[in-house]
Amino acid sequence: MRSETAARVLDAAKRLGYVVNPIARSLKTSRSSSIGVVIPDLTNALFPPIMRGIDNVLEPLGYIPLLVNTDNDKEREAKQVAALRARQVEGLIVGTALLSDPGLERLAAEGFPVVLINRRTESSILPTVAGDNVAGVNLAVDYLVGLGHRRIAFLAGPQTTWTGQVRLRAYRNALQDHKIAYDEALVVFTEQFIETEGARGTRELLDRNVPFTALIAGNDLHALGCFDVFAERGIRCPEDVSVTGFNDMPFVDKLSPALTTIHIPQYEVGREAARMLIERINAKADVPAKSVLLPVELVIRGSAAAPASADRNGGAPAGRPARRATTTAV
Amino acid sequence: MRSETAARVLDAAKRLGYVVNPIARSLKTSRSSSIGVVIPDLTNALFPPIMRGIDNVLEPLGYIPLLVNTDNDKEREAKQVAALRARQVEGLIVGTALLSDPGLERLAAEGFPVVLINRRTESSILPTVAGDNVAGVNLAVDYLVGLGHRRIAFLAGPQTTWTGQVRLRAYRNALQDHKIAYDEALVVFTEQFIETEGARGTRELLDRNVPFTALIAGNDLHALGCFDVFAERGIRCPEDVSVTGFNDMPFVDKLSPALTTIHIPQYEVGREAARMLIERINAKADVPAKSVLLPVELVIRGSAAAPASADRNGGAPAGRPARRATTTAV
DNA sequence: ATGAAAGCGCTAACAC
DNA sequence: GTGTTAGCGCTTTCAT
Repeated sequence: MRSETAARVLDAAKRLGYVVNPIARSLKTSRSSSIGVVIPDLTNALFPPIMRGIDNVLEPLGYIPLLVNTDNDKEREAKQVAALRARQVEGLIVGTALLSDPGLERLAAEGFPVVLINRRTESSILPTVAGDNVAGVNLAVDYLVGLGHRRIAFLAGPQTTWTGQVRLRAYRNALQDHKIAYDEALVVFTEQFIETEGARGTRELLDRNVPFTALIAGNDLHALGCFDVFAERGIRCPEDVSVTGFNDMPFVDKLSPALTTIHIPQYEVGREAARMLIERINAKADVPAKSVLLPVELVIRGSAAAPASADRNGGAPAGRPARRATTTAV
Repeated sequence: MRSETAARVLDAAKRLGYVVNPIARSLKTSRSSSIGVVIPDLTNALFPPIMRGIDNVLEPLGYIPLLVNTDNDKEREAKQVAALRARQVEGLIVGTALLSDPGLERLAAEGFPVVLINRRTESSILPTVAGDNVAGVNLAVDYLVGLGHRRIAFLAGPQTTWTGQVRLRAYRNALQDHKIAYDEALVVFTEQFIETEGARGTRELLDRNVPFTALIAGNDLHALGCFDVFAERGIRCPEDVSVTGFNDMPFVDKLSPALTTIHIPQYEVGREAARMLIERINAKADVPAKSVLLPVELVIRGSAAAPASADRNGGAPAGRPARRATTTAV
């Protein structure tokens, strides 16, 4: 065909509003240009930025994410994954919290592209992207110890989640680095990463009547629960006890005191997960299941200060503009 | 075919792991079992609950929502809508803020199912679901007046948005109902529904040096901006000025003072929009474009109290558990 | 280089 | 009722 004719055809096509039918294309190519995103609950403030990160890399490539919520229900998850596969998604990004997941592992073993966010499973068939939890806990412990704290309590997240487990282990190790003995009277376990569990845990800790001057909350929601209980019992933060969180959710800078916490780059987590998935989708041969840890930051705000009894004072007074300390992850 | 044979076939199918290919089905039926959801930004706390509401009604029907973010960019929106249509979505739920949208109106006029959330366009071709903004403003004004306020300022949202316009009009009317003269020195316009614009507006208002004892913020984010400026200038809330918000975003109950605001049932907005869309998709003939307003609630927390000068005192002291006042919408 | 045609997996229409 | 077939719109292979 002469190029001039070609131009005229293209022109006519545009004028008549022709658009390719991706359905027909999919049928022929058995590619769908869509990927499945499986999360517990979009309403959890962690996930919107992750979703946007995913979308940000997928969109320019012509992929569209299909989002499903599982509400942490194992059965629902299986059903949703099946529905996604039926729609011929080319890969899956999974952000649910289960520690092991035979269904997903089987999928991955069959060569179906899957990447996990914010967790790792026991077997390492599945590639992962997450914030560097160990570095985050270290940042928090170092900071607190630097402020003069020695009795640092820990609100452990659910041990059925990878995040819960890894943060607890990091806490033990970090104490050890500072030659502080691990005292199990200072750690309390929670069932879920939610505010009420943070409150329950804090009450339990307080009721043990063992002294402590600082508290590392399992995440920001737990910290919210701490604040509730402190208000209940007339405990002042940071004067009586310092608190740090995890995640740096929106608006935790608006609390009183503003929450000192570990910032996790959720948007980047989403981007990286999407990139990784695309790489796997495009790969001819099997790609080894690498796992990437993104650097986290300590965001210093008002909820931690030197303990009343401390000699040296390095505390950040409430209301001071946030400073940031960074670690670069492995 | 004998039913026994049929059973054997079904059995074999299951054993072989047969699943229908929805792509092929779509190609044949030109139905996709998917609908498009167009929002400015998932990261805006308004939208996750709306999304879940949509998902909640769509999922049992076998529909899947395809979500796109426009970042309020007109061009991007057009592109995204085109992409969605190319994917053969059977309908569109649109939550962007533009006051008129010829593209969408054309679509709707052609009989393509579209429903708008949280806004209405000038022409009424498009069906809508939103919270009852007028009732919400009335609730706020009535409450403030009941507390003894007469000089009630208003942070008007962008007048390029339906929400911004309708709330301003409602404010004027509500004042009139209370025989309070409308004073344009007490209203300031903002460019966007974001915190910094709330701050800018509040500064502008304060700099006018006209006295006021209460301030109705355009939405919760604006209220956050107010609080920032109050902190800057040593103004106490609610002692010096009362503030109310709009939306009842997550965590505004954690602010100091906890924000008194109008609760909008976003989850229900999503559900209702999805129901409406499905109804239109299934309709043989044209369905008239009704618009439904969902009831809102005044959530009384700590950011509004009686003015210092007031005779009667009906103020809610900070920290008191929230009470709710409801209106049923039209 | 250009064009023709087969076929992806399904559904609906039709003939039996 | 039961079975057969055309064709949805695209891509890709194959013949020209």
